Amino acid sequence: MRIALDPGPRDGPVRLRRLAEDGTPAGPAETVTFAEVAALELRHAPRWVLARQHSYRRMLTAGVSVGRNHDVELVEGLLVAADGRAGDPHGLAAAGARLAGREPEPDPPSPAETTVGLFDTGPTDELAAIVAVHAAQQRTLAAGAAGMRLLAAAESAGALVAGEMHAAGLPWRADVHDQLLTDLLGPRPTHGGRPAKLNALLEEVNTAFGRPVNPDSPAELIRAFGRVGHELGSTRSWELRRIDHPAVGPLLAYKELARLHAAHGWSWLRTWVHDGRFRPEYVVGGVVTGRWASSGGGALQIPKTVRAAVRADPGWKLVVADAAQLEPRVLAALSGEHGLAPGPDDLYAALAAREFGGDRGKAKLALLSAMYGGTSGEAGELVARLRLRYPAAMAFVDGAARDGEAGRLVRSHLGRTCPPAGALATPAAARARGRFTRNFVVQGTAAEWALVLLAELRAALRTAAGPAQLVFFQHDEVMLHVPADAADAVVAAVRAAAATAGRRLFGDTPVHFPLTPRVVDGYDER
DNA sequence: TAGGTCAGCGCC
DNA sequence: AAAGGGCGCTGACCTA
Repeated sequence: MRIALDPGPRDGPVRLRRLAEDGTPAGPAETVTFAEVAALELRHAPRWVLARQHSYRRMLTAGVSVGRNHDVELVEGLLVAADGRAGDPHGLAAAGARLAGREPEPDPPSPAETTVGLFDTGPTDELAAIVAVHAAQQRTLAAGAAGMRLLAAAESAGALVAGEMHAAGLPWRADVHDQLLTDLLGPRPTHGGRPAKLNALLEEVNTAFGRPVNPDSPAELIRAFGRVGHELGSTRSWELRRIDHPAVGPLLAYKELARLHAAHGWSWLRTWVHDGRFRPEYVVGGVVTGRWASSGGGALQIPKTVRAAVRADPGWKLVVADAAQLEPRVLAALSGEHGLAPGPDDLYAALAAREFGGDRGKAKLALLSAMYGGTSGEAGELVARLRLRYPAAMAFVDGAARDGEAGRLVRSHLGRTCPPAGALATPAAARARGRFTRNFVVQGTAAEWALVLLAELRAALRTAAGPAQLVFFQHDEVMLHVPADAADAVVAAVRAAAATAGRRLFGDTPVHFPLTPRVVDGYDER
């Protein structure tokens, strides 16, 4: 059973309509309470057809969680892209307009970033639009490949996970974070000034140059180094490191700490951590490859230095699990080059032992360059050796690159489709698109694996009915916050979900997708 | 003052 | 040593 649901504006009516599996209405539109929605979930466990990610946020706020959904706007994005029109509007209004033969208008800003008042006056018959667009999507999905149906379901489930992770929040100890900042930067400056440690390093830089220099200004730094006989192309740290000058040491230390202070310092802490939780906004499918994006607080770029602040509540544990070398394993499965990923052990080390004289660094560089399109220096030579030894794997990514250079579309394993080519006026532009499509097929499929993993894991956790919560997801890594006595069961669930995800995508492939869960108190612990 | 782009760097 | 894919965020710098 499916039920289309419009949770409505805040304090407004909740409307729903029962649907057949193909999306045709199976009853009249009804106005209900959230309590009635919860009762329907309990009795029928239907697939709820919702307009967008934010609809579920409203339901969670009202205390309703559900098992399954179909996210109309996310699915529309997949279908529009599959048509070679990625980037076209795919909001509910635009989808409805296309269905009615009208020219779609640009999508409105996401509800999360819109003031409440603006949306309270929203569309008059949102529910009718949900029903109509969903029915059209079901027709398209039914006529297409099974992969897209799985992708639509997994992408939709992602919206549920994202909403629940936002609601749960990542456990974040402000006191630990503050202590860590104090240790590295000195005491918190009182009126927005520069921390003591940064002032001291700045002083050292100025002394080394014999004059005041603003280390935050690349142009000024390049001039300062020029005056002392070092011509720089940029002030990137790897370039600075090659220079022999007394300013370099304190400057590099300054840059590192200044970044910590600016991006994840006390200001970040005050803005993003409340009541012991960091609640980022996850944007499902926010990246063209299908990876998630995030907005607010930089959730997907939490530096290793502050991860100690992520700590389980007393009596609870963190279960942190990341997929080992996910992308090369995905390439092995995609291309049928199973010898590239013969077992669950360290793939780079195994490859190094077979091909690169035990040099793991070389093996890793070779594989990453193969997937990213790297050609320069040593990388080119290493990739050439891979091409001889693993022709099917290399032919797969080379084919994707050729398609991209020629302006064609490429698709992930389940069918996520890359954006159409813009003007490929120059050979350089064509090569750039080739590097993009070369990576798209691998990164996009890896994102699908992770999405299916999340969906499977979430389903397992709901069945177990414990209080364990998914609290973080970062491309190929998941974190759960669990009661200590449930940790072992959750570890088993994570392992099972990883195995299931591999089978759902690739059937009985011999390629392993090992996920190595660790039970810890702090995110910084190995 | 408000908005854009760029350089640089954090993450995968 | 340092170049190949995808992001978000910050301060500097420039323009309106």
